[in-house]
Amino acid sequence: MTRSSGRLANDAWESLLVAHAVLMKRFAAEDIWVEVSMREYDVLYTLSKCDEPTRLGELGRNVLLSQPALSRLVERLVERGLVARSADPADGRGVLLDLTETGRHVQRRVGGRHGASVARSVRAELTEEDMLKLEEICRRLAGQDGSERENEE
Amino acid sequence: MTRSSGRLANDAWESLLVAHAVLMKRFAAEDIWVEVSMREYDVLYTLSKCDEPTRLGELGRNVLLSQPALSRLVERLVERGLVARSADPADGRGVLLDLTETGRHVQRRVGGRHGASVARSVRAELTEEDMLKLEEICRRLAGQDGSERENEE
DNA sequence: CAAAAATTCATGCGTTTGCATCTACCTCAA
DNA sequence: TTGAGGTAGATGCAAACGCATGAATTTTTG
Repeated sequence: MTRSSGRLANDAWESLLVAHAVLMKRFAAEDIWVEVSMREYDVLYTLSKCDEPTRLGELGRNVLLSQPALSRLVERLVERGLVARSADPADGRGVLLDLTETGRHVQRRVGGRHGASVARSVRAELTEEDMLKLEEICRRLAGQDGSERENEE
Repeated sequence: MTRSSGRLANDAWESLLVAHAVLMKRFAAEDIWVEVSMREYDVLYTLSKCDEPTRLGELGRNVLLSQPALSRLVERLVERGLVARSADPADGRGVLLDLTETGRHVQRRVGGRHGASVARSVRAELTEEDMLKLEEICRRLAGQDGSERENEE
């Protein structure tokens, strides 16, 4: 029997949700979120991927949090000396964020352990071919493959 | 060039996280979460898939929430008449949950709109073959087929 | 060029979450 | 049977969240 295209799409999305939930729970249960919580790590990791200081709003596009929640999460990270906040010279409303040295160290330390854990879980179930395929499909699903109209200058 | 297996695994996981975040944001922005929030819907949906009354703990395994948070979320749904809570005759500690008629109606109404939205987003980017492949890989990633496995150091 | 509209981030406030802990019940061994 | 140990769910409480809104700045428009 053949599932309809809509049904296929919903089943695929649900399987992604389940995989996300299962692995997130497993990762959350690990004993490595002492220095920073998982969400805080998410922000540190995102910042670590940007060489230049990043706008708060830009950060918000990559993090699953409301704008006020992100604003205050960043504020806490600044208070703890993990993130540096500065005014954007090009836009008086904007705020530029960057990792401090401490923040970078914490990100690397936690990231190392977390990354090992991720690799363990993923490799336990998927072949390398699967991983490549999953990455390709997810990138496309997120609209992040080459064919995206981006404001380049 | 060849990425290491650990690198492949982390890249795959990150792409899944990004896809999850991007689509979740899109879905959250839709105007259909008036009757129930997205998390509440998640619970209603999970219950709708179980024909028999379901234990709270069982529900918790499928929902990305702490046990107390889920306990109270369910409590609110009970108060609003969407979920029925009863003692488990087989285990005095347990709590059995089930959708009420109202709850079932709400789940179907919201689910219809949400499902259409999901289908729209997924179909816009993926072929049916992709959807099947994604589902298969995610099921495996979640350890939801055949071989169950325990993880330790 | 001034006023209106839009944008960026912060803040007030009520709600929800997670952690630690508690209670009630089940299981099992002696 | 009984008491130790384990499990299911509820509750107190501080932290964190989302919504609505505010303040400051930029952009647009007439």
